[in-house]
Amino acid sequence: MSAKELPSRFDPATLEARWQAEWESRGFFRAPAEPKGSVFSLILPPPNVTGVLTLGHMLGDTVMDVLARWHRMLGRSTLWAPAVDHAGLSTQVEVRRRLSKQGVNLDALPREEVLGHIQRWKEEHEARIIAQLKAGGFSLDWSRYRYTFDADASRATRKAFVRLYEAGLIYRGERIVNWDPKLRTAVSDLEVLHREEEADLLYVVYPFADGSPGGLTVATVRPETIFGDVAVVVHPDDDRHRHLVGRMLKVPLTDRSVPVISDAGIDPTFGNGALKLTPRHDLLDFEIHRRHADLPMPPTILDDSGRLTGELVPERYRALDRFVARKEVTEALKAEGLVEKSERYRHSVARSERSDAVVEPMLSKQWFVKMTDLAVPAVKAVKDGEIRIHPERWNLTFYRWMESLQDWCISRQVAWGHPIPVYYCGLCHSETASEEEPKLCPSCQSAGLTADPDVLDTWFTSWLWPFAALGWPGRTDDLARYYPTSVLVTGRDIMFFWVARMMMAGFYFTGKKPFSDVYFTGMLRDETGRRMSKHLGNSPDPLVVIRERGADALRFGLLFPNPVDQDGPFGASQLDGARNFLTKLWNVVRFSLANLPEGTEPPGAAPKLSTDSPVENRWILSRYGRALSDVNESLGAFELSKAATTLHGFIWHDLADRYVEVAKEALQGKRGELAERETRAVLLFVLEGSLRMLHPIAPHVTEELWHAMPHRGESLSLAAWPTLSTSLADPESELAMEVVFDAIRVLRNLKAEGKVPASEMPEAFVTPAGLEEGRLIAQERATIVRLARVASLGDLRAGSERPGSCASSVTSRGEFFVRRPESSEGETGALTREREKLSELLAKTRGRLADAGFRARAPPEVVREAEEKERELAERLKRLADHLSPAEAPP
RNA sequence: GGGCGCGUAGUCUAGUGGUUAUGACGUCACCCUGACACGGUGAAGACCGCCAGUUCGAAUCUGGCCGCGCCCA
Repeated sequence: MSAKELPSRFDPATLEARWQAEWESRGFFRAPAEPKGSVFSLILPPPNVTGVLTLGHMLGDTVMDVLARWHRMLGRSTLWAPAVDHAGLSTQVEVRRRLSKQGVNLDALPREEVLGHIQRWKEEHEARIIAQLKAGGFSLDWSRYRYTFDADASRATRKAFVRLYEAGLIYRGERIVNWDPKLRTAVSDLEVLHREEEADLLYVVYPFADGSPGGLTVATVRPETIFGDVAVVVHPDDDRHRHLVGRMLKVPLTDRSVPVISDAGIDPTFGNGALKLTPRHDLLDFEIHRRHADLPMPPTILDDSGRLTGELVPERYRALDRFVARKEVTEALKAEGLVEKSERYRHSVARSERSDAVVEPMLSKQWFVKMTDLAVPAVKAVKDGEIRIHPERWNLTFYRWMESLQDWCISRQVAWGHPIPVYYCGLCHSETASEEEPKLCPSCQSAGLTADPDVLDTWFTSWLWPFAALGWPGRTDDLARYYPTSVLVTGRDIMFFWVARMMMAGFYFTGKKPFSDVYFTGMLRDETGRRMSKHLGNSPDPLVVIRERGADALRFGLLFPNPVDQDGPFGASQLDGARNFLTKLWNVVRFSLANLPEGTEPPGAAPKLSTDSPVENRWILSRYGRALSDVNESLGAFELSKAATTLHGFIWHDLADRYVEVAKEALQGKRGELAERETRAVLLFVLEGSLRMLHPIAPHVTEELWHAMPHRGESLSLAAWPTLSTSLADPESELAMEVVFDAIRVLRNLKAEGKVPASEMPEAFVTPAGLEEGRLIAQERATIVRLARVASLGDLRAGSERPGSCASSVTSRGEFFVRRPESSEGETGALTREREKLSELLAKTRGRLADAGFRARAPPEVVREAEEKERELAERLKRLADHLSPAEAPP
């Protein structure tokens, strides 16, 4: 494509689709089976097929893609493996919701039919997710696409279970679990959210069983659980109640009596210090119960839907929902005069993340993973820096959680999930864990085996993913070559759910860490500052955003304002900013191409410049080198937002606003043939390098532009990352250009202040502040005159008569004058304001210098700087005074 | 209740001991200047949350307070 074919704006939709198709069909992102040199690998955290991708996912995916593309350009064999997650429980919840809208009750369907519905749901969402990932332009290796419910994943899951089972790290036990009565399954501690809620705290009197007057008052928010009581507990040090230990109390509304016992595990400040002990329906109660072997374990009083049940529950309350029962029990207690008082009480209520139902702690037989031992190598790896968490401060949270690990409840009573590979013999009652379903009982050779009815928590597959995705437990080439992976990028909300567990699984099953770096992205906030969430419905569909604004704009817009460790804003303003920036880049290339003759060679190494090459050439190379070095540093430190900011600033302000404007003269051949040739070479080199640097963030538009330019190679995505050369740095030219730009800015300012119409080109004059300024201004006079849009820039010797009818300014570079129309004469106020500012500064500086402590203790160079500043300010103020005095009249 | 973090122009943000406090969005003024009006130029706009302390010197370090957020119980 030649320059003439580039329109002034670009249409991301067609351009992006074209390059995505090209990249995929050429297989550019397929990781080599035989990597050469160093390797960079990462897995895509498998998105749940429960839903589709949100903008939050797109942020993480963008981060991963930037890293993957960067490392690929650095020449590393790069593997980025995609997958989707079957998300058993949450997907089943969604399918149940959809079916119930159609009047179908999922729980009434046979398992086969349930799985059919879930399968259809999965396929719809999977297709959408894949379309989203492809539309984002992410450089995933689709040849390695996986599903956490495919045959290999299933094999890995069973293998992991059996190994842990055989090592005694998985056990089946009766424990208090978080029971979701709505979904009728156990859920893990992490799937429970705590929220402050109001409740009635009832002070219930338990009368003495022997009929003597009085009793012991017990405070509870769950009065319906009194039927499960086996004791009332007081603190051994509690003088109020100690004498009651051993006495029997009557459980209200029943004929049963329970003893008063003492245990130090209760909080004596709660209520009046007496706790009803309901060991089957409360974790703390269960633990206290374990310390008192003489107490019986009563039968349950709640069924799996949270209704009262069992022989301990009086007939009239049976089959009542727990909340209905709570009301009725409360009423009955009041009627019997057993409620001493009732107070409103704020306390933390546990709700199931998936169903929002109040979680019922229940004693239940479930499968658990012993976590404590597994955690040891993971904690060590982070402590030793073998695994690095970014931002680092999350280490603390990680340690704290790892130190207080509970065993992980992994069995779920739902239809969808990997079945627990355990089989029970009906004859000898033995239990067998096996990767393959055994035909006969290994113990008694009978055929009466039944499989465990439960399935596994989805995370039990997910925690294997860094190696399961690469073929484990098979000894695959991918596993040998790309594992351990390099980095894991995810949200910190799943640090415990997933990240910590992956570390444990990695060390346990492979003996190696699963990744070297963990990077937590921030969350996105909408334009009103709220966090984006499905619940609020304030997260736009990424596909819509991409269709309207383009993937590049989305990617850049996500990164640009998102600091490493904070939640970032995202909305139309960010997207506009990104689009505007990319259009800017587009137009710089368009302009450059118009100035390159046909047949221009692609750039190679940084151009060698002749000694009298225009100073802006050395300047932009120096700025370019600095930008490259900054970007390298930022990307290496996972500071992607900083890299985006650097590129934005460099391309827009240095390259487009300054360099291109200054270089136009040379490009048009007005500064000689050599200058023209060198300037073209520099422009092309810097521009092409900038495209390379920006490519990981905005791959499509940079690829398009790169192909429009003289280039060598098939694709920018395969091009080498620019190399940094110290020879690019040129502080002298940077200083020189500062003087030039300062002069331009001051003259433009004077034009505007002096009400000179923009279209007019007034005369201007300068008295440089020193020899160096004088030399540079003289050397670059043509550039200054052109860009300041003045007719000429005359020299005025210091102290000579000043031109009349001028707006003027005194800066550290010199005194500047711009002729202005008679009508706009008079002090504009700018000079006065300047004088005030300078006086203030001067006073401050003098104050510092007058301080003996400052002179004595500050480093000498700081003192010298202050003295220098004082001199300069005083000099400027003196000159300013001249400009302000009515000395305008010619002598 | 415990822990972690954050308070910088109207908004978002850079800045870890000496800067005339960075940039973006928005605002105002002028401009369709030959790449770009998704643009250019200029301007206005910040007692760096509050109070102490350390220091010759604090947006930056320490402590307390206030406000906000997140995680855990």
